[in-house]
Amino acid sequence: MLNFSVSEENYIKAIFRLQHGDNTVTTNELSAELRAKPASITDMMKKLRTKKLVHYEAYKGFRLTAEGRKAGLMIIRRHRLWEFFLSEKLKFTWDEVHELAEELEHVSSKKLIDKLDEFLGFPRYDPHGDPIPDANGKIEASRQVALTALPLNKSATVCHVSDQSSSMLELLGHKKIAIGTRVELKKQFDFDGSMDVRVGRQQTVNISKQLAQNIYVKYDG
Amino acid sequence: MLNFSVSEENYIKAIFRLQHGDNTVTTNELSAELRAKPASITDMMKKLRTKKLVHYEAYKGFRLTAEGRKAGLMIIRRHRLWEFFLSEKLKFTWDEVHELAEELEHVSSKKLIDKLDEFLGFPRYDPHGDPIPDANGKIEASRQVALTALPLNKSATVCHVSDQSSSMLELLGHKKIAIGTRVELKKQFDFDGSMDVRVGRQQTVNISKQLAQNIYVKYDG
DNA sequence: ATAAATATTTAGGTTTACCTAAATTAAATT
DNA sequence: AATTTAATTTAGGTAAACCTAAATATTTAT
Ligand SMILES: [Mn+2]
Ligand SMILES: [Mn+2]
Ligand SMILES: [Mn+2]
Ligand SMILES: [Mn+2]
Repeated sequence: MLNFSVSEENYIKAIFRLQHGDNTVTTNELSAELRAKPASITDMMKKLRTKKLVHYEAYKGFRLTAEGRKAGLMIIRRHRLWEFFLSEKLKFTWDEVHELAEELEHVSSKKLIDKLDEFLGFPRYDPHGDPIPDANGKIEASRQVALTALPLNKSATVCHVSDQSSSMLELLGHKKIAIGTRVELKKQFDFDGSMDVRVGRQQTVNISKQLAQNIYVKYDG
Repeated sequence: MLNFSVSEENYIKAIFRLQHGDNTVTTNELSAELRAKPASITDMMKKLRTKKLVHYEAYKGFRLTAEGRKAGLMIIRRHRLWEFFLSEKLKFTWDEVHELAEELEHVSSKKLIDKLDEFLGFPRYDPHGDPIPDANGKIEASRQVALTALPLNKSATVCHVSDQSSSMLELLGHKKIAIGTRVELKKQFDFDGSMDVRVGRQQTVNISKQLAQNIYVKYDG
């Protein structure tokens, strides 16, 4: 249960992220995320399955088991605590910390991380605003929601798109929406689920239900 | 010149330590140090030779090249800065820090380590009393003397222990000896090389030759 | 100087985590 | 429903870093 290789940890963390709760993740999605070939993903999924860290059946995608999720939360805890340390104590800028934390997160002593947590004053958010799981793996419900679930007139920032096909990206580009874009839901139409959204400081654009379901945002502030 | 694997780094650091200046190191010595079989050492020496990090000819032992030595100093710098951090900031005891630093030392960003150095206030010695190389790899020449070479009744201060196994540190702890402890050699026994040593202001304790060889002191005053 | 003991290297595995190319299954188009 | 396209898996390889067992070189003892 306890000791994973660096690769296994990177896979677990990536699956955790791509699951967004508990959607099933596909071979190609994980392949893109980790820049490894699909064949390598299949290899690793078989290994993680025998270790009971993922549910996996050929051709049907995968999802972390309860144990896999627990492991994922601990890796994320380490990652975010190191990011906080690098930013707060060593004065790295927010865009430099991720890459370094990507390595530090694999030093897996529980005692080290709990003492680091204490030293840092039990911070609740990393420098990117993501919540840090506590020593038991408890994590604040993410403020990340699909655009379809955003309340009216509440400002939020696009933080993720779950479909990365070129047709999706073309459409997003056409509507001038990218990661980091400020958005605000102005009106929602019952008939087809489409919505009018204010993009940045510009005029509103209409967005289909299908598109909105694939855009994830974080509340501002 | 720039990027080494975790294994390569552990080999380089171990050779550096065993060289003690620039003695040549043997396959068996390194094998014992790294707990790897002699055949594995030979494999790695061939690899490090092609990378021009060691001078090596079959059956004749090996020694770091100038470049290998430079790499070694940087790894030792990282190791000792992390040890200082763990001890000073996270309040680990001095016998716990080595093992953790053994992992942290392989996160090899130069910028990270230089910022860590600054954050720590440019410490000159690690928790075991070993000098920390500066950002250019310059390291204080240590002119300490082993406890076995200390004259009778001359007060000195423990500044270094060359074996940092937990069994060694446990024994030192039991005898109430630590870095900074004042000691004075009271008697030396020819039969087994053991010695009676006054520790601090307390009564004398008996120390085996094997232990005394690993304790280094600096004369007081 | 020979023989025995010891140290080191070579030869030929194993495991992990990747890869490419080909085969198979599933999804989308016609 | 048949065909084409896309996704995924299988088969077979590679490189790093280990290993064991056997061969060879060096050192020590007789
Ligand atoms: Mn990582
Ligand atoms: Mn982050
Ligand atoms: Mn190490
Ligand atoms: Mn040390």
